[in-house]
Amino acid sequence: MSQNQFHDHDHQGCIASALAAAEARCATEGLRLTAQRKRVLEILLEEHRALGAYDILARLSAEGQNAQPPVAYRALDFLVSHGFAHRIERLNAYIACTLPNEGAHMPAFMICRNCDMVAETGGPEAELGLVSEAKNLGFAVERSSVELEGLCPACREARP
Amino acid sequence: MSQNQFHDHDHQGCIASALAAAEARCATEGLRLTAQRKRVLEILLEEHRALGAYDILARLSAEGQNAQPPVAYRALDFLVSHGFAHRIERLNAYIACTLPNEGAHMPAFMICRNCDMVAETGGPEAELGLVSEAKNLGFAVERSSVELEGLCPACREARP
DNA sequence: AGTAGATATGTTATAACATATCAATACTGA
DNA sequence: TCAGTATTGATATGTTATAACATATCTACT
Repeated sequence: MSQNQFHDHDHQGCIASALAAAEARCATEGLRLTAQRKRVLEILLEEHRALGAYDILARLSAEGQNAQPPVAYRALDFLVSHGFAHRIERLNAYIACTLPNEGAHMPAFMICRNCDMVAETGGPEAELGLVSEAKNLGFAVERSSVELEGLCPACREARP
Repeated sequence: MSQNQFHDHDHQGCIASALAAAEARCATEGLRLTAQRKRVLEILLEEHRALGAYDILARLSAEGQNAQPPVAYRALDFLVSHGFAHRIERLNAYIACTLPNEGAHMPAFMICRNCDMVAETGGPEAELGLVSEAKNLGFAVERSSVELEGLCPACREARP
């Protein structure tokens, strides 16, 4: 996976390869993908929707773990800070990165307001334009959040 | 005002003209810029930083009004939905629009992580690229949120 | 193996942000 | 003026996030 998440794809393979990529990168970079962190990443990978921290807590609790909020937030902090997941600001929620091999990048998200699906793009030239514009104003960009809200292809067809 | 908020400018005039623009547009469009809404807009205009809803409530309370959360959120909803203010998703906070004459637009924000200043740009060609890219994927963009976090010119100089 | 230091987890409490609901009042147009 | 709509007042509650502190686990070094 890596192209258009709006279309059908091999989701099991998508999960497996993302997990493998995370494990590989943690190994080479000396990061600790502990059981909790891995489990939270797996939960995120199960969907191409963003999950709230309390959604994740609910799943952990359903699995018998008496998980309190910091458990989810710590795992999410780890995943986000190392680029394995992203925070969707508009939804106060989190989603697995679909481009984990690229390390740090400037993602852009398309969020369907009807079905809550979230698709990630590499966020290419367009954002470079933004960054260079900021640079001209003397502003040093460190992180970016680009989120587009609208209707995904499937929902557009469903309600024309 | 309308260009570079990182630089000094006539802030009183900036407030006055933004207020006048809002009143004018409400008049022509039949919107009701009530006392509460106007007061909240004034509070937002006093700074080029984003204020949380509870910051606004605190100011209203300091003025003797027994303001409860819905008071702020209702006024903010009005201001945001008509383009007089924007929500900064990254901060869960709100800021007056500096380009109120343009009606609906696709703003981009630069947020200084050190001093919390927020500067708005028209969000130009760069974003058109993103939108057309989304369109190619069959995604219909309705709203956008583009936020860049980093260091503003003043803070860059202060800590080199 | 034994221990110190760093990293991660468990747990409780609370801060910060946001909305639902319903009653009361004010504005607008026929 | 009256009916209908929009706004405000007020209370309660829902949702997201972090502070604070104790404990456990891992890692590297002796």
